[in-house]
Amino acid sequence: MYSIGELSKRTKVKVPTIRYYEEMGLMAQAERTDGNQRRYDNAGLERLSFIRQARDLGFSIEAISSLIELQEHPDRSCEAATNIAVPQLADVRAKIKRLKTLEKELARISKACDGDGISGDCYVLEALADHGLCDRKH
Amino acid sequence: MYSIGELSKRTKVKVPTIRYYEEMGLMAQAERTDGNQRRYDNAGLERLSFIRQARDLGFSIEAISSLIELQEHPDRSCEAATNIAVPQLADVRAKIKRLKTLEKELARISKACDGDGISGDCYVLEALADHGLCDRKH
DNA sequence: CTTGAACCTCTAGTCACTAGAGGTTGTATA
DNA sequence: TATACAACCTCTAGTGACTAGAGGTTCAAG
Repeated sequence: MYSIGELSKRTKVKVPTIRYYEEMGLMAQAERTDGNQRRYDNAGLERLSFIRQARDLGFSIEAISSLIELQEHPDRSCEAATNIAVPQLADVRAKIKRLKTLEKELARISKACDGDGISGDCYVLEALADHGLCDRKH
Repeated sequence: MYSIGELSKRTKVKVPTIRYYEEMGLMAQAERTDGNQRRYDNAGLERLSFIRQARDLGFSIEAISSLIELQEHPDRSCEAATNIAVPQLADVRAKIKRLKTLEKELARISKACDGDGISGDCYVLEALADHGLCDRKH
């Protein structure tokens, strides 16, 4: 049996976050000692690891809740899990695309101003202030 | 002079968000009509556009506040603006890197489960549950 | 037995918004 | 001039995923 702190160390999920996940229903209510401290078995450790993995992959608490329900009902279609994972993949791809655009623009404005000037002539500030200027330079 | 709604339409920033930016100090307190409605001049429109651009580039409210202060003090070094933009660029690059890793992993688990099975044999769920399995397959 | 780390619940805060209640204003139209 | 309705106002509280801290209790090592 693990205390919440031990669970935290093993999964790298913070103690308050574990409590939060319990409140959100992702973790089952833990058994308690006579002193009201949570104690987790291996199933609890596995559940938290699952949650951690999914969070790291960007799944929302809600999506993880759905995945967990599927896990608890092995008779349900795997399609349901894929229906959660595939939009998540699309979301990640959209974010990458957007961030690449941002990167390009930030790189442009960062490079163009080498820090020599005064802010009155600052290209960073000008680029933010004048989107028309930005467009022309693309 | 623009009403807040007109400003919103021109900048695509929502009305409550404009009020929020005023509360956060990014927008100057607007002039008011006798009926207490905000009215903005072209300087207000330009300021909001600046804020919108910077937000779109991922700058935090705090960073934008600093950029605005630089803008209002043209005697200050352009270096200060670059010192805000360059870490932002680094942050975006780090995010891209992380998202690409996530994309790869999500693509792998999404593809491997074609939705034919039942969730008891679901690769999506297995991959989330067993990080060791994940490692072995890389 | 003592001590201090780790535990508990509860409240509220973070960030960047967003929603809605209840009331007022501005403007177009009849 | 009166009416109607969209747009405005402030205020409170909520969203999502945490995070922080107060005040108190428990656990385990020495």
